[in-house]
Amino acid sequence: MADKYTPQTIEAKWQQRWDDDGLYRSRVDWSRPKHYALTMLPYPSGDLHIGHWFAMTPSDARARYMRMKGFNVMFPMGFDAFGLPAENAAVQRNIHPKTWTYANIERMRKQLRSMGAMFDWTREAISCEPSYYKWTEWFFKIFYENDLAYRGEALVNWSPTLQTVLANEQVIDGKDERTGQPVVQKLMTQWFFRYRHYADEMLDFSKMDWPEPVKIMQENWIGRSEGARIVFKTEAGDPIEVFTTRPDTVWGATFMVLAPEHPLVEKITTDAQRADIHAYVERVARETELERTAEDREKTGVFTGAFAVNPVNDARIPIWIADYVLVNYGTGAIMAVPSGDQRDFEFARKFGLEIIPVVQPDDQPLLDGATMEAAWDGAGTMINSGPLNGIRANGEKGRKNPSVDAAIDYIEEIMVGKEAVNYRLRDWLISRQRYWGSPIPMVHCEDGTMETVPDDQLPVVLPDDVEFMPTGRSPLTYYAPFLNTVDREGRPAKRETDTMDTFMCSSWYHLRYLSPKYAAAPFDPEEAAYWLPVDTYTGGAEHATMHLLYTRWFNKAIRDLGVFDDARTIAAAHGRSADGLFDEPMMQMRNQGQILGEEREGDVVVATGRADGAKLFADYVEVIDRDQAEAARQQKPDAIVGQIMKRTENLLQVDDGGDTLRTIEVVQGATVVIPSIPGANNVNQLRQHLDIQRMSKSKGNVVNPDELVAQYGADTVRAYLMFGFDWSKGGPWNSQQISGVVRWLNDIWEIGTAEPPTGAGDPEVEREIERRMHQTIAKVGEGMESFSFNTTIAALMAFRNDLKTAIRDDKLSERAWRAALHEMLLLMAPITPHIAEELWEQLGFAYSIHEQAWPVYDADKAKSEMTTLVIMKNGKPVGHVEVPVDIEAEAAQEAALASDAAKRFLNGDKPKKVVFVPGRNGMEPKVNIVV
RNA sequence: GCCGGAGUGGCGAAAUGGCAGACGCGAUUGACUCAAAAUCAAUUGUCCGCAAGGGCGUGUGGGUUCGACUCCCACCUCCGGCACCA
Repeated sequence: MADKYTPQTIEAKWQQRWDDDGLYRSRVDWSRPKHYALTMLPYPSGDLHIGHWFAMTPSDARARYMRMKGFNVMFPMGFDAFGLPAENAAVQRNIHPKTWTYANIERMRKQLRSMGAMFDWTREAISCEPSYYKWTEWFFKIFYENDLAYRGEALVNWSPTLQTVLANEQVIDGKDERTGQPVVQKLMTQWFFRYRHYADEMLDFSKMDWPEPVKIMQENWIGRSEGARIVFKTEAGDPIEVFTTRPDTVWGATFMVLAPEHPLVEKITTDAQRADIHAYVERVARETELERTAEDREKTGVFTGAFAVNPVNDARIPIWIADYVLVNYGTGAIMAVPSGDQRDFEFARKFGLEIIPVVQPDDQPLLDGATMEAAWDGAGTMINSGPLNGIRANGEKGRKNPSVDAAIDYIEEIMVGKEAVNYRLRDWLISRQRYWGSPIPMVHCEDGTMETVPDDQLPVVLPDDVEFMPTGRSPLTYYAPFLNTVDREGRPAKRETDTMDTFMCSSWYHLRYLSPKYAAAPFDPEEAAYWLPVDTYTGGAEHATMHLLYTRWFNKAIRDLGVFDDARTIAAAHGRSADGLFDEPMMQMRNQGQILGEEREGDVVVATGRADGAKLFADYVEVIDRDQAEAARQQKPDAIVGQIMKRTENLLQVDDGGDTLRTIEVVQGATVVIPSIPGANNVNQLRQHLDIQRMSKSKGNVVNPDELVAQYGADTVRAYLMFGFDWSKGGPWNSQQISGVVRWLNDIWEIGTAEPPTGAGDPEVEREIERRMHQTIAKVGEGMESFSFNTTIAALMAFRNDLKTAIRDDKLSERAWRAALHEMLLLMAPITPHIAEELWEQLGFAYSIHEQAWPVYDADKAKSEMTTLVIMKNGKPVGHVEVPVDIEAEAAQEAALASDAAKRFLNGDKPKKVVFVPGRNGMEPKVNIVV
């Protein structure tokens, strides 16, 4: 009898062996095709969780598959190590962010190794290492020197109490989550990158194999719109520029709206309106952008008292401010056309402003501004619009619309505006008023000018010996040894204290992986010439617009600054066309879903004590069986009996079957009885109900992969994650269903370690196994190509079933048995690398299975001679007949009409129509009889 | 609110417009066992029926088609993102 399958032993053994042999060391080899597989790098938050496994192990399986397909594969890993949580740890637990981060990295490295993934650890990159952020700073510098970085103003979440800028996640309902004090929006001078500079190029996805939804979301995020900029003037002569996609409706502009933060507001406001305007501006400062732009909200706004002149008809129109106009979109001001824009319409109705219809819809009574019920933005004919009257408005965007076309020509002719393109996309705000990020290599001189830090002084290093104040304010702003420096002339100067957005670090980490120790440049051009671009990038769809757009922008910016020039030359020297090679960072992109926490029932308790109103002060709480609840209710009518839906310390929210939850406070020294937990019990052991939701430590629903690996082994955990979910979707964790995968691998182990069969074999069964083998090769290959890991494993399990039956019935010769195992282990190798390697060795095949070629699919061997012809009545299956696989239409229709099933419902009548569907791609042929 | 996605047995899920539910979990019955676990065999969408067979079934309502989980329109619910969480 063979040994039992003990993954813990064999996995440790092979991981060590692969490591010793450098099996996954990826090296430039121009004689072989390359494949750069990349999975989003983790933030070192503490422990690896099951979500990391779900993201990484299928990506690893895919990378291993590509390797067996003959590619030279690079699959690196690293850490996105700057960020807010490290600073929170510093403030809350008095641990230095660096200490906290590196301790986490150390722990996570070990956990990552237990996956048995083919990570090439010699390429590990960590974004908070000075050798890494030196180049993050260097990139900032070249952006600055080439006018891609500039200083501008942007709103921040300002806590007047803490005198600190807060992250969006630290602000809840307009208040600081820690102190509960109000937070206001405040303008601050900060650093930006010219994100819009590449807006048009980023709209071109023609070279990329990316998910359609991601492309659509990026398109919408960039939000390109064509129209015109038109300059209105106040009565005092101050110009107010607006952007509009509908310059044809300018005759219908009956008022203007400025963003409350618009610089002109203070100047034009009349004394009579000043108090109202100030109050409104202050109120808007407390609103989030999401609130401001929500279209279902009641419109608010205040009249400034000032008037503007409509440049096309000299109409005197009032200027208002309102929160639905954003200072950072367009020009921060709009011409309001209430007859054509629903938001303007609602605003006009609420404040009694004039409405002039300018587009008359077809076949409808003439619109009247006084009685219109909604704005009309569809097609029609121009009215009330001077020279545009009678022109068609066809509802299309830009110049394709005759009325827009004519309007642009007209306003350009009379010189009040110009054709223009606007983007929803805003420039990239990279400033963070924080400590734990890459410093910005700029110096503020005494005379108010700025200069860059010279290259030979990079990186500007984050000081270690700083103290953190409980306010969360960045120590860089008050730590003198960092703050005080000199400029290039040696005069006293101050360092820039903002640090960079961590998206900056993650925009180029795939380049640092190429050569993490390279000192002369951000990456070794030889490595870049060979490995770039990334061939397959995998990660969560939650990064669709932000990270993925930033990294595309970054790539284009550094390409234009010549950063890839050396790599381009080297690629060309190796006969590789460099045309467009560096235009996009990642050619193929695929998303995985999220693993959510498992649903769990809470304990059912019987609680007795002193009732006080609706609340119960319990001195006795006992956990009982779920099905005993009814009996307990009858036995103890004074008690609260029900499931614990929520527990916060000693406060329980219990569902007793009534409409609302009951609150129970378990008093100090109360008796708590939990039969399933031996010994004395306390209130903290009571389990609350858990919904299906994202895993987080505070919810207590985190699944720890370490425990699963210790119990089942890495191969089983890998295979379960790939088998149990649709990878692109994810879903709630289920701890029960893993047993199917456990059984699968136990079966494989038993088959692989059994004594070879001694029988002569049954040629028919052996042929059938060969057929199934090749069908499996096809399915596994297709699954790997399309990231459908669950169907891949389903096919392997189905083959296991066939193989098991054949072996049980003693129908296989030793030769057929070995051939089947040989191919099957190769197909399993990417998914379950350890058990495949172990059995491969035990069967006497040459080390390493991971260096073998992928099995070749043979269509002839996969083919069967006979197949089932499905007979349908009006599209519903009613019977079958056996026919040759390559049956032609005529023969199939004849066979179908002659079948018992057809005779039964036809009753000798003639069918209305007969449709033959030939069998394709392993599907049965069908004949549909229409009656 | 806006943008994107999803909704299929008791559960995880599968299905280039062509037999809905492959592959698993669970459950039920039987075998082995003193017994349990493990394992093995069989059944398992649902309703009617002893059966043969038939009706109904992919969130809801409509449509296109010989044929719709799949395509189109409207709606409902849930999930992701919304620019300082990463």
